[in-house]
Amino acid sequence: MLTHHSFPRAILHVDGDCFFASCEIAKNPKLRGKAVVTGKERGIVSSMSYEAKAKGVTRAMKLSDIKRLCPDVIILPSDYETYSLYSKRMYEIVRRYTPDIEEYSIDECFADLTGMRRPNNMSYEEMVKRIKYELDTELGMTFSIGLSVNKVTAKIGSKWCKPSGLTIIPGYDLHLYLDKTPVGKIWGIGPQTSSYLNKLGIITALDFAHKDPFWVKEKVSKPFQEIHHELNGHFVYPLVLGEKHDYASISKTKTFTPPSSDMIFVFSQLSKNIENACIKLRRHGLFVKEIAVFLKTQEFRYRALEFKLTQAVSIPQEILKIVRDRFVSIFKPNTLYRATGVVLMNLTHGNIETIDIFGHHSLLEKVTKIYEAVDHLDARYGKHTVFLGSSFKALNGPAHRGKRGDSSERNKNLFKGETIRKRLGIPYLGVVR
DNA sequence: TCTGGGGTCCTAGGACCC
DNA sequence: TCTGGGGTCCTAGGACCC
Repeated sequence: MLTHHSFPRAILHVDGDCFFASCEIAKNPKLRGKAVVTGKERGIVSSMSYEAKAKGVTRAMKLSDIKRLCPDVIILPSDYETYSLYSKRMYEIVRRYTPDIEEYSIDECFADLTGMRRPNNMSYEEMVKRIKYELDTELGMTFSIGLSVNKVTAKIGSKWCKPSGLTIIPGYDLHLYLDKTPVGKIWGIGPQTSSYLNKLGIITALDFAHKDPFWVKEKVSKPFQEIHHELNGHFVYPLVLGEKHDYASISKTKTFTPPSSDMIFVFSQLSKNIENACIKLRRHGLFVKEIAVFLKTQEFRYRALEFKLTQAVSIPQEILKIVRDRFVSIFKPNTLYRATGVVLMNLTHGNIETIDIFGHHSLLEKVTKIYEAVDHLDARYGKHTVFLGSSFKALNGPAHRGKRGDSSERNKNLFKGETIRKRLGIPYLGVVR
């Protein structure tokens, strides 16, 4: 009897080294060799060049501290347009060697090279060396690459040697790498599971791989059983090919300092988050039917509010109407809040239905049309050129003080805000400015 | 270890039905 | 009405990733 023998796959993982900072350097070669950090707009480091790392900059660091630590660090705002451009170029280079690409994230991708030796007329090793060479030279930054038999082990490969590494892990050599990898470093195993496994005496990835499948099934849930299988060289996780699929949800959260117990201010924060979420929604041509909002207290307690809409919308007013009515039910007086957030779920491409029983719909349609103009204005003159009266305090409120910027511009906003407050009152809704 | 923001997937438990 | 068993659907929350 013949037993089916599945041949090993050749799975590639590509990882851009400190991608955002590298993109900035590729875009502006004068920055090469300098300590570069991105994330200026958020006040925290989102990416840093190896030169910055060498000077002691770490992820948790505040930008203000960095300035003090090493004044010659160049701090830049994130420029996602540029990063996604480089990201696309990365995918395209890999695509020269195989059509099977998973665009995993802005700075990473997987590729299935299985069966491509003949079409490309070269060995796997030659393929990945060429891919790396083309990525490095054409994009002007370095990439770390792993080639192995599945996604989990390819990830171990790309992490193995950084920056600018190229690690090939054949199935028969897997144990050599797993032995030197702590369980917590495996893709998909986080702090919870890793400390749980540690308590069971499992320290390295190899310890885990060597466990009996029945034991694994008894002790951990499905995702970890799958990881266990991959660590043993099996192919479990398929690559998700093709264009990036649509969002299942869109969320916006914002923490403000200092925390506040001012109801109007907290509501305005929420209002702004809802506005921002809707901007993203419209940018992707989506409509929302289900909404969850929450307030985070200082003790990280949540107070959530969830509801469904009778029809899918893309404008914040429809959401805010409901949130405003129920806000008092989740807002506790004399409580300090540190953040608000909104999650838009149940997203569709569907257009607004044309049924209009109470005349409400035609109004909704009109406001939706107005928002086409609002989006145009924002695109031309910058985000929040037009915003809701209810968001006013969030854009100009106490949390904003001390921020640099043209004071005349602030005064302009303030003046208009005062007018709005008189005219509409906060948290009334309206398109303003 | 935590910060901070934006996502996805899985599981356990409850409600309900047969 | 009780007993027992089973299936489905929904939801809240956990865990993880970048």
